[in-house]
Amino acid sequence: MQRVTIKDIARLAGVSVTTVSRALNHGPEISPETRERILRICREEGYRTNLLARSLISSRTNVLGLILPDIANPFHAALSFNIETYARELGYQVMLCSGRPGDGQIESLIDFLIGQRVDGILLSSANDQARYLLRRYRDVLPAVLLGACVPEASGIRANAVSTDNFVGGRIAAEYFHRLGHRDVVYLGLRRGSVTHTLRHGGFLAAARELDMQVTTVENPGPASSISSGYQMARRLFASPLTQTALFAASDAVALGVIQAADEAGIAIPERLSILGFDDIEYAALPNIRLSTLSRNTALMARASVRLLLELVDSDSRDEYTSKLITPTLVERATCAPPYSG
Amino acid sequence: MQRVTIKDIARLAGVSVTTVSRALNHGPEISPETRERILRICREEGYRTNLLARSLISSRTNVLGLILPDIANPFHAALSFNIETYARELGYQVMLCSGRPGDGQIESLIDFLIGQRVDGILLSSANDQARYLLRRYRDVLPAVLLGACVPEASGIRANAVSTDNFVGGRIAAEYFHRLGHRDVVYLGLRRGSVTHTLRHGGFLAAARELDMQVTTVENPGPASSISSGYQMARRLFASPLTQTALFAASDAVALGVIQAADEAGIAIPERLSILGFDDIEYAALPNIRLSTLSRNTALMARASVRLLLELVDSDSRDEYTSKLITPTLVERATCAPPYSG
DNA sequence: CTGTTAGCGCCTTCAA
DNA sequence: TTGAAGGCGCTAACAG
Repeated sequence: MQRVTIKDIARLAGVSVTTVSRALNHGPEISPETRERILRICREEGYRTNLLARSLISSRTNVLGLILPDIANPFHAALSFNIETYARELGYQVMLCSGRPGDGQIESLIDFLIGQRVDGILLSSANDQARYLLRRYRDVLPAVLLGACVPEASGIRANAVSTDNFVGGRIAAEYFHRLGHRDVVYLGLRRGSVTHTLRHGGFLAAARELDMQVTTVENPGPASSISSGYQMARRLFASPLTQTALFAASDAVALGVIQAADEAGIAIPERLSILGFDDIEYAALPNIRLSTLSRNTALMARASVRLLLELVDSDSRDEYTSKLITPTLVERATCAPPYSG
Repeated sequence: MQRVTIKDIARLAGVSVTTVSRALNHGPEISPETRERILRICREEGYRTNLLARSLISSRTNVLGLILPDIANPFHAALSFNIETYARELGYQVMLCSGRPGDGQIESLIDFLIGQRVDGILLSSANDQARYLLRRYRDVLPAVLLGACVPEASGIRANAVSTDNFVGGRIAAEYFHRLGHRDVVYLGLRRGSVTHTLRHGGFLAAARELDMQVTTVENPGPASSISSGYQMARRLFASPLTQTALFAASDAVALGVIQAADEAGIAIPERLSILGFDDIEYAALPNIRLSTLSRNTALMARASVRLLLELVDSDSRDEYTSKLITPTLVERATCAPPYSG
């Protein structure tokens, strides 16, 4: 494959490599004519700066690493789209890696990204390992946690941008209570996930205060997907249902629940209210109209990229910033007062 | 930030950099003891090979570029997930870039990726520019077109893996005909898109052969999204509807159409049959049950990565491979014989 | 305004 | 089995 280097250009233009470099980069310390001539030759020869070599010197790649558990999840897809768009506006490119906690997948991805000398990392796949990961990589490169808020109580400090999952859980419980529900279920708790633990915790806390009874269905699998929601709901619906409302760990899970309810002949929202979390695009579809808690991916994307770049530039490891974004309730058609007949 | 180099390790271990390099890479030309000692020190010091420097020498990065128009589109999300997974199995990392044709966005992304010295490119954002792009980058780096099949008739040769959109269009028309529809619409044609042109072309060709009447609604926007589908359908439904079936350019568009139909009080499939294209996950939802043409993203991902890596390794630019994957009809609930009452 | 020199971190001959 | 020297492509002093 063609490999025109700065040296070739220099030879062709009858100048030194330094001059070519200057024509390509810094400003005025070069005569306009030679500059133009050199640039013309570059164009003709199809020269393209080897960014690897440049980064080797500058020790900056202008690349950000983004680690997500599952790009096929619409929430993550939207998030990554916004992150990439915003990063590019700021002159950064994003290297996207999918990986879930467990098996050291995350570690090896981080190691790879460090090897690639990315300027920083956005990490969305965090779970309980987070504390371990954070300590391990703390001095190696800037990182901001995405979505998974690290509880202050845990004594861990981290840079993070996240939905306030705990408050989100509270909001859900309060909403159910306001509608009149007293016996409810939280479906899709994944033990390893900080996000889920908080969401569940907030739900539980508010429910307790409001004297509601909560049944928790755990998700043994690694992902919150439609099919996992479907599986869990099927099992739940196998025995007689005493609860009147269900809070799903995510919209994807909620969609699976809807499917299972449909098959089991459980009317929504008459017999069972369903509330999701995320507000993915499909939640708004006319035949779905899923009530849910929305988090603003655009906002999260901007906040996290900005925070990360501040870290990259400042190089200070002594402050930690944690931005919490409160989710907002989106009322659509899947929640209603309990059926009393 | 910490920057342990091979030189530091060498000093610490009391050996030369060459020895460290050997301990890290090639096989047996080093005594097991020194090797172990060196590796231990590397671990202790948190050494991580600078992949940039290595690539500078090897002129191989083991990174593939992937250019997609819109990762928020579920089809692309699924595709990119599969591509990334498969590439990683083969020891490659994927650098994902979103960009649409127009404004030279694609060119600048390709230029960037060349600058990063990716080993090859998967390009899904192709349109009519394809022929221009292909010629321009032909000798610079291996590329395979994804999804957008370049018509043989055009005289362009390219490596490509794509859904057979023309046949897909035919299948749609034939299916409509079999159900009894004679007056149908194709909604969402984007002129600049090879994919859409072919899909539309196949639909039109078969319809003509079968004596069906086709109304084409063009999409003036840059993307096939739910909202664009909604917009187009709204306009279409504003005047009295004579057609009995509608083929949407993609599932996302179809979902928008469903929304508009819902609002306009048009019953599906009784009054209007709707057929999509892609078979995204959400098409299967119980409340959607969209009939559609499915393309296997896993299959496409594997085929395209494999093809690209063959090109990378062989370095031969004289053969072109074009793999066409026939879509399959998935009958769900949005298509039926025309209402005759 | 332009060229020379040195070196970023690593790998690869070639000697020892 | 190990080390020294050179260079991948580029940039950043420092001279001229």
